[in-house]
Amino acid sequence: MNTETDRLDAKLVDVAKRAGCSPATVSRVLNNNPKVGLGVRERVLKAATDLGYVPNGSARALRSTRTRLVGAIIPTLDHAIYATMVNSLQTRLSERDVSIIISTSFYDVDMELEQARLLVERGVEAIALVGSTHRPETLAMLEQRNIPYVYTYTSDATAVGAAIGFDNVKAGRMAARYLLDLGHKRIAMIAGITRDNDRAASRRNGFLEELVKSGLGKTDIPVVESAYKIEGGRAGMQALMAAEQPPSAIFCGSDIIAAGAIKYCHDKGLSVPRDVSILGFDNLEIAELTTPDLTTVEVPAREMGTIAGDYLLATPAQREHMRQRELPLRLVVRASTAPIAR
Amino acid sequence: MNTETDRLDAKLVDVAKRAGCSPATVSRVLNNNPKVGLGVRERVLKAATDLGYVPNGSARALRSTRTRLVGAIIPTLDHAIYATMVNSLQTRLSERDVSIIISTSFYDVDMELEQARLLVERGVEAIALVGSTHRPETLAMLEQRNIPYVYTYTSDATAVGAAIGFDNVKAGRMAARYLLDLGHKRIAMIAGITRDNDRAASRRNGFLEELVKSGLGKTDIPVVESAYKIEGGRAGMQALMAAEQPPSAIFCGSDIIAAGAIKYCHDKGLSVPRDVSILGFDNLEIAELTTPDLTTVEVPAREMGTIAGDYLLATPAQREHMRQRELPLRLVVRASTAPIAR
DNA sequence: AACTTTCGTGAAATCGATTTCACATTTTTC
DNA sequence: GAAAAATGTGAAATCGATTTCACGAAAGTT
Repeated sequence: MNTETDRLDAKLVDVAKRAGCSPATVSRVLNNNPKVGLGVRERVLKAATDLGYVPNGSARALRSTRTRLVGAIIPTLDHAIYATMVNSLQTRLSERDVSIIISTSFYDVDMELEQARLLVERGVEAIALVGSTHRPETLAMLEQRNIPYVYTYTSDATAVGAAIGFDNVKAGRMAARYLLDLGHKRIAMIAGITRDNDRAASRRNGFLEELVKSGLGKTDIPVVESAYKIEGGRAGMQALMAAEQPPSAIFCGSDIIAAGAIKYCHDKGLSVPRDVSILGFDNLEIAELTTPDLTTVEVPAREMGTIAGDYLLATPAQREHMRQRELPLRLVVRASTAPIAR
Repeated sequence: MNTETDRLDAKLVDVAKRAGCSPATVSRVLNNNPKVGLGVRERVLKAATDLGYVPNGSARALRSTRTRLVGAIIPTLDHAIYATMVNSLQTRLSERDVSIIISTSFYDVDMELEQARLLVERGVEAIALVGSTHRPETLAMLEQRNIPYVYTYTSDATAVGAAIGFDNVKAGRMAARYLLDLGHKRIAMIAGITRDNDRAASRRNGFLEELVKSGLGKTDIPVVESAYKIEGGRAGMQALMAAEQPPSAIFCGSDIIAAGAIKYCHDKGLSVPRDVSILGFDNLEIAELTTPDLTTVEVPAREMGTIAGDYLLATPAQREHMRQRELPLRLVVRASTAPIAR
């Protein structure tokens, strides 16, 4: 009757019939089970392509409990630092025919929990998360179901989870150290929004810690927060420079923010780095687009994605050796920072 | 025996037992089937949360033939123009509890076909593609299985597919028109790599077409191609400016390329736009980071993602009215272009 | 008060694969 | 050349939900 929707989908039994064998054998061929006769194997393969057979992943997953699906929950794809990581993560996974479901939480741990639930329902075999701040329920759910997960952009692993990233406190300290070594005394920071964002918070904490250790009064260090947008950086800069004694060096929680800060300087006729040094974070491609080029701390986003992919693909036994990985951070000195002018 | 891996996963029958009803009823409750008594409904819900029950998506999908999964195949996530679109697409889909599997083809139609096959196997209910150049096998596979698909970044729909995007030829013409109107006569282009990329090719074609129509000799219009990287733009620019009579205006196939071109000018002491006008394409966030700010053609990436999401979520009947959508392009004039110096 | 409808529920079939187990054959071993 | 082991294949059970169908009870109709 339905001539249009004819031969819509051949199933495994149809392949079996056409090849003149049992479904079991077809299944074996499809799964590269070695103990199938050569002749049969070829007949099956031919029958399958003839029919344009595509296995039903749901059925397969149901019976075999292997979905070949992993999940990733990131704050947003609209920020290169995450998009780049996900890109290399996906690339690595696809080499092994594993697909990735991506969802975005917009830096909200409650939303993350919801997304995680959905991913579990979809049967993902492993999950990549960003940072180390999560709802206990989220982790409990994954642990109860034995779904391995990995934190990224941080090196703080939990008891059962893994972390592939870097030490954000150290990163903050590194930034502080560098500006101090340039002789700066009035140092400020435009951090990212620290609510629900342990990485932004840790960077700020490490930064402050190092400054305080060097004798600066904690209350003398202006810190403002800004969204990861150029406009946010500009606004943050404006707030900082409105002070009576404006800072001579500023650490920005991201290159995007730094770019906004530099833009503010242009507008106000401030010279970077003569009047004020600007230090970024991430080393995105845009760090070479500001004028002057941005000095920044490089985050190994690409590498992180690849290594996280390896972790997710690994067997439980292999994972044991991969539970924590601290990648090195590198300070990329360009032209937006300079020793303090006397 | 296994005390650790205890109570790993409650199934629907377990919920039924605990709630003292049949599996069928539990299923009904879970699917918001209205004809379930209030008392039972509550008991079921309670039993489900007590047990930490999470439905098995594979089983559900197998029986109901609804996976609530869609796929997207894009060239790369490592380019903001795609990441932004995917971000808004994902956001839209997640509002309806639909998950997205993302795969990247690196501008390669063969790889795309492979990825599409995998997506079909996973049971995606719809697919978003980029551009209108695809293997016939890819489309045939989707059509045979009645999987709706939508092209993005183009407005050329096929007979059965849909397209949500813009007219790339028109975009090229628009760019040409603008530079011509500024009085430029020696005009060049740094296009993206046009192999397997209909959008890059169409933009170039429209651009050339308009210039030729205005009397320029086609062979007098230098066109080079470059990857979507700053470095590529810089190299392309170098090639163009090495000519005896270097161009006075250059249309770049992307803001990234344009940024590289401007960088080259800085290095060589060329003034933009006095010595040479640079016109970009995309209007990424970086267009405001170049010095001078970049004049560019705005691509509505965010909107495209949202509308594509609507299309993928729509019912077959609704889709009929959404099969083609040409979004307007807008020229954003900033400071990198100027009338030709006499 | 008898007769339909509607409503809420459960039993059993089903979706499309994989996997276990059993059973011929064939090959190896002594 | 008989016994033991390996090999290739199929029948049937199974994964965990949804869906169809049937059925008793409650409500509505005349």
